[in-house]
Amino acid sequence: MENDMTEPGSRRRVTIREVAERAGVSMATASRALSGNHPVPAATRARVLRAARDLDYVANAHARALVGGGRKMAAVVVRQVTSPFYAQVAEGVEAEAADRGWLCVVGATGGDPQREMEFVQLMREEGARLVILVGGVVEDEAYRERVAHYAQALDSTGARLVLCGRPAPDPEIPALVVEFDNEAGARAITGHLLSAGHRRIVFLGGLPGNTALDARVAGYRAALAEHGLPPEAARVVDCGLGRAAGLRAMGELLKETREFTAVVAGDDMVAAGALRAIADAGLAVPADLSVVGYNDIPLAEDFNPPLTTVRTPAEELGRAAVRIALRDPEHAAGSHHLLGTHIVVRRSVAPPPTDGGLTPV
Amino acid sequence: MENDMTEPGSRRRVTIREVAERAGVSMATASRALSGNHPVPAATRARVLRAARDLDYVANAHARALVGGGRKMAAVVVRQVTSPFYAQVAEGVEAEAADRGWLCVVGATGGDPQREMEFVQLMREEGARLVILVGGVVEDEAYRERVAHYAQALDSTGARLVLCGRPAPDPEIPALVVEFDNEAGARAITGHLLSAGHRRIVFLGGLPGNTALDARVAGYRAALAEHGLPPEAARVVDCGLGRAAGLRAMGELLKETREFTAVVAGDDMVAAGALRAIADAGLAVPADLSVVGYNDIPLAEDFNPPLTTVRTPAEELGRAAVRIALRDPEHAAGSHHLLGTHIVVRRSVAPPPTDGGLTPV
DNA sequence: CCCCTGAATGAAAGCGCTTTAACTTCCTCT
DNA sequence: AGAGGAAGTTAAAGCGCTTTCATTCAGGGG
Repeated sequence: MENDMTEPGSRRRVTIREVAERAGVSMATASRALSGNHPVPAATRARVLRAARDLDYVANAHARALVGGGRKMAAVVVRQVTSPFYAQVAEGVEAEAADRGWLCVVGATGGDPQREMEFVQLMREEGARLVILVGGVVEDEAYRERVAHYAQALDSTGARLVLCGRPAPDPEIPALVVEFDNEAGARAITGHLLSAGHRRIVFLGGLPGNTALDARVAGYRAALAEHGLPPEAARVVDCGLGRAAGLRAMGELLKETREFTAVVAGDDMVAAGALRAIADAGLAVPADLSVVGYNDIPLAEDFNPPLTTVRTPAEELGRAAVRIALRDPEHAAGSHHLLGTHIVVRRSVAPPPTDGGLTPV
Repeated sequence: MENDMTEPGSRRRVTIREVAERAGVSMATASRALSGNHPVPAATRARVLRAARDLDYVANAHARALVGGGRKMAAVVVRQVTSPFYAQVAEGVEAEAADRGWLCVVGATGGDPQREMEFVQLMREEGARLVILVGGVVEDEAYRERVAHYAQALDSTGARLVLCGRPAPDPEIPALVVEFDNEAGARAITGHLLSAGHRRIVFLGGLPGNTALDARVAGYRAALAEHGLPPEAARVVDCGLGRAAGLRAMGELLKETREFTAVVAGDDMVAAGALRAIADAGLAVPADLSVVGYNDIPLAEDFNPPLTTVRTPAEELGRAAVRIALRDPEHAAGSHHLLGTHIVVRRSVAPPPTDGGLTPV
């Protein structure tokens, strides 16, 4: 089971003892010169460094962490790294961690809570000091229990827990949450559509229980209300996220009714699916139908047409997560940070066809 | 400098000694029961496991690695994780590593050799047993030296080096290379265009010195030759990779000449840029111009029109890299593996407009 | 001239774990 | 019945490093 590797790791490594001997000092002095934890006269240090270089000495991070009581390591956990949005968040975390000399490991769960738990456990063993869980979830009982467990478990090993784009089930829990202001973003982009003259707007991609999406739906409804529309004017299709979902739901919706002139998608990927479904139905965007997305993934401007969407600076989210976690240790428990977003106008929105004479406000 | 973290890691962790005491056995027995490295009677094991659970024991991975002489850890190094192709490769590595119970860390270099070196060094300290460098490069002297250095350095710490999509400068070097057969792929997709009747095909996105791109250019030329066209029929624009490069180069090319009916792009991102430049010039794809890409990134089917391209199973590349490295330790040095690709036909290719009467073969 | 202070250094303890070598038992075989 | 194992268990060694504590040596003030 283990023998699929003919131990190449068995080569003996140079230890600090050998460096010390070659430099003619004790291990203690060598250690101090190498790690810089304690001042050492320049001449001595030079001698040690020289010896280390000559011998190609490589410090053993494990020994260091063992005696030093841990190490600077952060972990990001996402559903999948191939999702453009998650990849950007992970990159932000990695970058911010690297800036501080921290090591960063990323874990992909594929959306499986089981793997998520295993990974958290692994990070406990590895001595991670920061675990960042990224991505929206539906907040059910199982989720609450899971997070409560993580928080307790990580706290007991002295690690900090950050929830990115997902809720803390209980303000008492020692976790930090950092996320975008989904409601404000959805309100703004829906307002953009309303300002262009649209009145019958559907929200495609709800996912009841998913706090991020629920917040976007709330923002969408709020915008409608702000423009004096009755609550019945809202129409939300709970098809969930992903290109496939958008493609199917949009296809079905178009078969059922044409009583709408614009759609706000739950995110850019469902917008991608919707765009295709609309094209397949022989309709044009934005001439016949306007559509907007959410997240502004890198390829959104290559959609057909280029997508008007809400820019959520994903990399900044990742950076903020580690920055805040490391800076505000006091506020970590129950602290909640909201990041702002803004609209990126491209070419997927036009005034509605029926009142084409209207000038956009 | 270090004080931006009020040591939450200082909480004392339960050690195996306490577990042993509670279970009424020695540390040795507890260790064996916990790690499974040595058979232990079921009753004893149960007692130990019970004690461990009661105490919420978390093994210290560092101590384990220290005494156990290393640990199962792989590292992938890419330019950036936000590139869809690299993300997929990384995901493949992560998945294959996870399947074997290995930990996987990913590093992003941003294309900076300096950071690449630092990361390799870090991995040596961390005791990684497998380092996978991903992504094409221009093979200059600096590159050769760098790789030779990595190979030697990693070998000295007993780690294996895998080059994914980039060349080993010297067959003697202890590195394994795993990559796609770029020449065959480019030959096939160019052949597809030729079969559709195209004769004046430009290659957009060459990058002299970059071995992957050079191979694609070679495949493109080979396909032309196979179809009886003279060498002068080849036209390659060395604009490099990326959407921006494709956008600019295509724009300029169109201003200069229209003496071509199809373009094969260096990769899908170049194709994305080209598509936009063509649309901006008021031309239609594929009616006026056919274009094909390379890699089949997840969003290629959402381009306008959906892109005909070469599918390079990126995740499989990542998986293969770790599988081969771990399976064929003998052949590791100087071993070279080529992975196959295939064409994905979508809607960006049609017969050339001038000989529209031709039926595609 | 001696004692005190501080800088430079070293010996040794020990981080938490695995593993070797030794030691009991308790059978089984002759 | 006694030798020879096998099986279960443990004490102790040590992985490579940092750090505490002790020691040495210079220099400066009383």
